[in-house]
Amino acid sequence: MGQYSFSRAERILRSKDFTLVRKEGERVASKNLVIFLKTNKLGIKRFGLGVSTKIGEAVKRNRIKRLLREFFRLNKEVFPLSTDVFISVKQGFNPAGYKEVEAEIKSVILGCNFGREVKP
RNA sequence: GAAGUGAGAUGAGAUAGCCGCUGCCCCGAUGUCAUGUCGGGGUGGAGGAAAGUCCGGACUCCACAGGGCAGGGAGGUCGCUAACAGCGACCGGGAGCAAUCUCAGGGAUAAGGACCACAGAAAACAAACCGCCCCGAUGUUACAUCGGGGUAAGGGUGAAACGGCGGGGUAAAAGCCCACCAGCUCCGAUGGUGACAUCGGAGGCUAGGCAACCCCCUCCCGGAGCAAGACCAAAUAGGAAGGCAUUUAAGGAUGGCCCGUCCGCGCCUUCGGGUUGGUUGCUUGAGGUGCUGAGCAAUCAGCAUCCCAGAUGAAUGGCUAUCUCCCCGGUGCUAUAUCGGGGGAAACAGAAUCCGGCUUACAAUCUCACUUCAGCG
RNA sequence: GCCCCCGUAGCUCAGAUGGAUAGAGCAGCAGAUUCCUAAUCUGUUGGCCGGACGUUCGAAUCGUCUCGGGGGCG
Repeated sequence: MGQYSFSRAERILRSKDFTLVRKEGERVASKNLVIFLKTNKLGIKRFGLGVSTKIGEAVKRNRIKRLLREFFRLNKEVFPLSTDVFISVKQGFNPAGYKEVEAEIKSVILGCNFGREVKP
């Protein structure tokens, strides 16, 4: 498994897992995004997305999802080990490019201290 | 050359590099009863509208898709098609100088009902308000008033007032009569598959609009939808099938109702659901491309050749560079050009069972055909 | 995939059996009242009825096509 890959095992696929992360996970919000974090027992970082139809048409939603996935793929070291990550997009999000997405998520994630007090 | 009409085509702007996702094939490693997992390589990977879901089919299940009512749909003709509310050609009405565009284009005389506000005398088996005319009575000179009658030519109202115009006719009038015109109905001839067109004859003079109100006529439509449906695994008890006996009946089996068909309460035997997850359905098809032939065309036939997305918390992407395009500024200028800088997910938009249409959205560029006007030869 | 509802004044709604000036409440504006404000009372402004085309003498109303918004089922 390469460092920058994004295989099926690294995705949240079950409906149960999604509801668990949303209900029980730690919640961090930025202007346009809400990020849920929850420790799992798999030893893998997993990623999931929530983009509703209120965000826009299919083309716009697809682009947002691709940009968010790209961020997770390239910046896995930002997230703690063995964690489920779920990102929900708020209404009105309209990123111009990848760099805008990267800056927004990093500013939120590096500011929160989820999982860091657990690590030695 | 200008103006216009119609029909199309292309359309993540292009190339390269790096990092990813996904279907199929091959190789290697590893593991299993088996499907797998990981790594590497090869090869495919959004659209003309994939959209809206407005129609029509294929396919699947419900009974093999049955009968009647209700309900819905299509309305010029002929053709094309798997089918259609689509397409083609033609006919008829309307618009335009023309190319061409446009029409829900059956029936109001095959039957019937409803409605037609306001205005107006009257709005639908017609009708007398004003006016015109005749007769009678009274005042009594013409004339006026009252009563009885005739009259749809004139006035005014209205979207619409029961043919037009001229002549005859009359007390005044009127298709009351006549000629011409328009329209209607019927008959015949010719041409056309037909809608219909042209011509001839006869009739009776007139028959308002509205069917995108009900209705009538002709034709068509059973219902649901790939989350259809089939299979496997796990976990769990309110099920299913067959046989026997009983019974005619609430209810169920997917259409709104009725009929019809099947099931039905109990006992015995056998098999195993809802739900969740996975596999399948799933992409080779009314398929694409090319050529030839038939047809005015839509389209069809034959031959050759190609395989061209199959995701499923849902792939088809991100970044960088260069070029192109667009914007701004300088030089220069009718302009082209050249130099520098900056910006752009550069239009509309993302497959979800698959096809045929329709409709809507759309940056930029290109092609073809035709019409009118102008100029030159 | 299938289905339904709603667009009328700045806002919330009537009007929907076609008939001519499209109403009501709140808000706005002006005036009265008050020392001033609120409340109250009186008057008044504001609409091509989401858009286009059609049927009709006449359309917010009927028909078709569209655009936008909202919701439901599996």
